Amino acid sequence: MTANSHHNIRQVLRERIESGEWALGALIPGELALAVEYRCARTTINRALQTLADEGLVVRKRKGGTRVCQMPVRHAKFEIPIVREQVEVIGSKYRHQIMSQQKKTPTASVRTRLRIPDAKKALFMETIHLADERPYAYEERWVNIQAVPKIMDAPLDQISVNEWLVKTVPFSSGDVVFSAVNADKRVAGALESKVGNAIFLVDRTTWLGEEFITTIKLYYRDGYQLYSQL
Amino acid sequence: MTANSHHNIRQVLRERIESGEWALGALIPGELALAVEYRCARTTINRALQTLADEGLVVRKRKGGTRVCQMPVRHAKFEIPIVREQVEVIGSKYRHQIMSQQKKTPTASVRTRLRIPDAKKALFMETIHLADERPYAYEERWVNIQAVPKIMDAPLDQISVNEWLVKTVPFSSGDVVFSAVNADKRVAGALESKVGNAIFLVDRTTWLGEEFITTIKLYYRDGYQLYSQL
DNA sequence: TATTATATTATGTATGCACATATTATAATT
DNA sequence: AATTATAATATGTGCATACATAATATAATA
Repeated sequence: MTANSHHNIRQVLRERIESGEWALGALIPGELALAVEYRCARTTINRALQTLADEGLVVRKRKGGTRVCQMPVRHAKFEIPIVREQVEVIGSKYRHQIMSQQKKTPTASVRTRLRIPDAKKALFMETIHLADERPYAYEERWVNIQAVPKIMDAPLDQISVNEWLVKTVPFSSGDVVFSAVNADKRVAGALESKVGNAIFLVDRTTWLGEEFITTIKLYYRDGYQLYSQL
Repeated sequence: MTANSHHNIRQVLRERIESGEWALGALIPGELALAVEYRCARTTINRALQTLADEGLVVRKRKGGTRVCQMPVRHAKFEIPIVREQVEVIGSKYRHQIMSQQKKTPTASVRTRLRIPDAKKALFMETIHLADERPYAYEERWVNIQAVPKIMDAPLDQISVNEWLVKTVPFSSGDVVFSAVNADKRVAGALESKVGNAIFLVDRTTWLGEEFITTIKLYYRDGYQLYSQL
């Protein structure tokens, strides 16, 4: 790493912005000027500024120059969690248990949401994820067998569906919905919680191209918190 | 945009990965080989691959080469929401109402969490955010007056604290915790909900460098869902 | 055999240059 | 004055080159 790596320049520029030296929305010096100031090539400055633009710290326009973002957007990022890893991170022993597993015809609402033809059956599974033998999360899942026929042969007692899918059908797109729900009898029972308790629910659906892969509802145990840095 | 822009190359490479041409964890051709194949400079390939690495699609190691990520991590991103915008996006009319506003000494737990000296007071506020005159979110907030003295002069009846802070003290870092809680009497009252209902809670603290700026608890009305693409 | 030095290799980075492109400012035209 | 052409400018991009750096493979040594 040379003294003038674009990393260093980027960091210095970031600090000049964050310190308020350049106000919100203000125009900052052009690439050429900065290149002179830092005694480096314009390319290096360009690289640094482009990264800052990717991060949402500055906005760049041809001829218009580079200005500090008016309202820099901070993002909270979450990874698709593999429950096993979540459990192991908190230092607990992970185990999962399949409560039910059957091919059946999804309800109408699930079918339309997942664009599954009426006649087709899908795989429905209920799984309990345990941390130190205590319920950590309760999972309801539909899997599109047409899209992932191999799942019928997967050793789902050893590796959780979650993990098997992530490692087998990667690069899928999807959406996540977080919400809070009151535990009903079924969920409360599965989580050894009480009916009515506030449960953190993650509802996730993933696609491979246009094809539906899986949809899952994850009910976390009482007091679960999803943490993220900004 | 030339035919061989790193954007194009990146996209093509992405597709080769996502199509499964290169399996999970597999080594992909070196930069030089790809440069020959695509008839472009190694620099261009390098640029494309570095971006893919940033995205978490490949892992690169000097001498080791570039391999497809074993378990490509998809991220869910959330912006720090300005409640007004959340409300306006769903097509409702936004209004906020300050329920209380006072300087007072934070409780011990808040003080230690926020690293505020014992003697110092902070600004405590309760705000209701309304969508079409119905409660949308209930906000409890502590603001560090030492860090943001100007807040005492801000027109907080016109612009919400949230928005004023975001636009005045930008570039802060912070953390967010999402969880589900049962509404107590106070929260239920504020949201015109019922005691015990599951409430989606966002707990956010922001810092400017080492200095505490603000901490906020946002209780969203029943049925609120936080949505994100993967 | 085990350890250490050396060479090899793929990626990482900086630079100078040329040209592309979008946007703004200015001049020319109607 | 309004419209249209033209020039100026800041960023965007590609390329060839050179060297840096980390990790590995190979050879030399104890």
